Amino acid sequence: MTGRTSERYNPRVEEPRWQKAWDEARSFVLEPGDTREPYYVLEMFPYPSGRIHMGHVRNYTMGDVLARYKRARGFAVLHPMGWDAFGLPAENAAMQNKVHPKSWTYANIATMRNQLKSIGLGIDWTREFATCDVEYYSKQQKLFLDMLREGLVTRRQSKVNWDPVDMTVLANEQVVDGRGWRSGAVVEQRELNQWAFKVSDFAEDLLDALDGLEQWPEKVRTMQRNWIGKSEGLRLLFELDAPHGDFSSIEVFTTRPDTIFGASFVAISADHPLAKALSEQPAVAAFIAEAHRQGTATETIDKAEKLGVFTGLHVKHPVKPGATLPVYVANFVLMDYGTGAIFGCPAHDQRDLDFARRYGLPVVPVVLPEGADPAEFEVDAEAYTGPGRIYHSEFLDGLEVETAKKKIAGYFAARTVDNRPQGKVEVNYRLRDWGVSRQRYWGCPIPVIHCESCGIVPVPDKDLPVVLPEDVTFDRPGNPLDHHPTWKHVVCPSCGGAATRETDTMDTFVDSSWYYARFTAPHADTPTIPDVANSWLPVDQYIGGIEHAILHLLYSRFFTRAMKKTGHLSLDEPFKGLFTQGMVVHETYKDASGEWLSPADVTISGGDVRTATHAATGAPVEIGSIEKMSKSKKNVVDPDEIVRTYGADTARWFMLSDSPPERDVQWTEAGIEGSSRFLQRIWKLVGDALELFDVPAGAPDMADAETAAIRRLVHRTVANVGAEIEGLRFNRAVAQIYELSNGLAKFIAATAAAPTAGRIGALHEGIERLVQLVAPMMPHLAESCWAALGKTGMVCDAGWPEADPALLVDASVVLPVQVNGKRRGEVTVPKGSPNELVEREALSLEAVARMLEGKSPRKVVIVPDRIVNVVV
RNA sequence: GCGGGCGUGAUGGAAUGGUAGACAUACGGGACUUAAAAUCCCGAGGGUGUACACCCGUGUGGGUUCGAGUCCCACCGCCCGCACCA
Repeated sequence: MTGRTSERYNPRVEEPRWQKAWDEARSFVLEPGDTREPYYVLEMFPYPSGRIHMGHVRNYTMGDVLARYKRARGFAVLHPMGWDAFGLPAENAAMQNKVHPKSWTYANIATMRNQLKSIGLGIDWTREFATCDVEYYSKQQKLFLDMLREGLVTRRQSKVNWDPVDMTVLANEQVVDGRGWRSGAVVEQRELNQWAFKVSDFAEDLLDALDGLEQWPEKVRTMQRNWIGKSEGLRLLFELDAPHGDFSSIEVFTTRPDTIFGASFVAISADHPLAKALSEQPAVAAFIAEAHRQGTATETIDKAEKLGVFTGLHVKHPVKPGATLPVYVANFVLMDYGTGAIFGCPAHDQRDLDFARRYGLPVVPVVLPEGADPAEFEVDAEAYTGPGRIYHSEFLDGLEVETAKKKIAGYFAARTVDNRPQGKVEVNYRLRDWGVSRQRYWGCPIPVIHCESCGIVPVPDKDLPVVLPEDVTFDRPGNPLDHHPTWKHVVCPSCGGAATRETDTMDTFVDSSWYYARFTAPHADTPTIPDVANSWLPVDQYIGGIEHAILHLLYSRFFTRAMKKTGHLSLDEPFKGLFTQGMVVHETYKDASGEWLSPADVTISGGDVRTATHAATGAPVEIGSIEKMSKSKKNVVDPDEIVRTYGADTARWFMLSDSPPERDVQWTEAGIEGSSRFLQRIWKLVGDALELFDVPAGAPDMADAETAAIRRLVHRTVANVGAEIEGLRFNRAVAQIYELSNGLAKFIAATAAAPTAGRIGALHEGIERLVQLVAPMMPHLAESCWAALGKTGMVCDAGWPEADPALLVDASVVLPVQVNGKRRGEVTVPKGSPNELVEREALSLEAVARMLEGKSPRKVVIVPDRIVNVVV
């Protein structure tokens, strides 16, 4: 039975109807025993902050289009959804609104789940979980204990970044320009006992494996490479000419041991143990204090001058017998990289040069650039860091830099200082171990117990989970778990004596480092079912924001390796394909007093110069810059409002149109209106076609020019849209669909004027294909159209249409004809015509003859079936 | 400073080294309408010209090529990331 579609399409009725139908048919639920080829699409799961924003809509729409497309292509598509539900905002809400973090979080999840369902995502909701579910975080505790057993977790006294506002420790990655990434407060340094994951154990592998991640953006791979920051160099001992207390030598790290003959000083960090030992000297103590003060205000780092203080100590020059080098404490030497000490070769390092100029130290060039005159070459204001040959360096003279590095490394390896080899080749990484202890309540409890007699005792597996207590209070700063009257007091599992629980919880980045694996067996009693995880992983296509390029992705890569080592899965890389989508941006508006205004309160009038007025008062409004949607600038558009007004399909379509998905998309009223019009246009096309379907369909007659043209367009579009979706080029897929709908509108007009059975047959084909192509993007509309066309079953189960290869190639081709590279005309020739024929046709063009002025061409370049260029 | 990316109509953007501006938005004109909305049709990079047509045009300047938005070099501008990493 076919329905008429003369009414306007009403998403408010149709969308809930199809969402219910998919739900009841369990269309996107993966049942056990599925034999289809697996494909895993995952979008970064949301933090349940309260409401969905447009960025979510864009992110999840992209994933959904791919998931629905792959499903139509016959894959068993895993497309799950969950909640990254631990974290500070819940505690902040608890403090501000006197609501428990748990009820706040689950209420937000309920709201946001409904919002996500309202945009029609093809999600397997049976797999949903939140990281704050006991079922989830208890498995995470199991992972932690397994990793502890494997030596992948350590506990160490370490200096940590302390956020004085959030009263918690921050990872280095969470400190942005010296401030807490969430609170914005200036970060202090504190010494605490911290649990840490030994990410650095995998530094080399995490770096090397980046080369294999071919479906990741180059940008992200580069950022991770830089973050890991590998450098190969030499640890080198400088012997003090006279011991100072316990110190008889200083160990430095250098990547340029080849420049040792140009050394003119040694510098140590203000945090170096020797610096502390020297702080009995007032000048040194003052300098260290000043360095610490500077260290916390790092915004001026590039302007910071290279400052130091002479310690009065000297070291023996390691290759110049009898010579010594002065030892400084310097503000530009970092304690947590290398050994916290360097030797300075001013001629070949800019920082050393700045320092040397300031303190009047010698500048001796020892690397001579190719072609430079050794008698003339000088270093003035700029250090020379390029390649060249070593000179002024005795036994290294004449060697290339790299060769000299090897030779000098061998030289120092063979000598001893303090009964150790003087030099040792070493690889250094910037990558630090990942400190995961957080002094917060709303996180996964770290499952260990502190016992006075037994020390650190892991919670036995049988005692898991360590459940967060619910009766906590937030009326004072610090960790509520620590304040809790009873929770932390336990019996030691080892000796049975009185002991206390660890009250730190895990960094929430731990929660999101393995959730993709949990989705493969979300209800299992173990963290994963390894066989099942291995069959689904890696995630074929992961989609999310560029802001996670380093932290989340690096930690997840570490976690898969750790989970492999602890037997929970057997692969290294979690995400085969990664796509980083752009943000949703919007104009900003300000009234005369400089207050931000919401787009909903602003009326825009068009014309050549757009102007804005306040909707209620008519007062003039200034149209400001285009910014990421944010509450503070009020330039947000509420997805609920859009779904209510236009429907989910319109919002989805707009999110996919126009802008390439990796770039920012600007939300505009005109854009959403345009999408809405297009949705109605498709509905109308289907209705117009239905008007004609009283005429029985016959086999399309390819002799009819209109029929042949539309069929070519239909099949070409089928082929192209599929390819564009595979490549996540949704904006180009959208453009293709626009072209098809324009073509079909014309064909409907032609068919209405002269309906033949053959044309009706071609129209059936064209309209059905259009609906199928639109289905991943506007799934509700497509279902309504499919039903209206009288098709049985749902379009989401109809599979993906195949393009007929015969219709993808034209019998004849139009070749542009250029003269000297400028287009002067065109010739139409049969496809695959011999060059002689093409040349004859091209030269016979009047425009070409005119340009030739009777002469014969110097050359005729013919690219078969592409172009002709006549060179005069 | 180092690394990565980008620069095309009024706007978002298309364009395996091969017809620059697909597709959309905004705009202008027309049809329908009492009117508006919706819908449909037409126009449109800049310039010269009655037309056929021609000239110019992808940030700037060079280069490679039969042919350059695309490749190479230099420069200008914007965006992003990292940033005293020895």
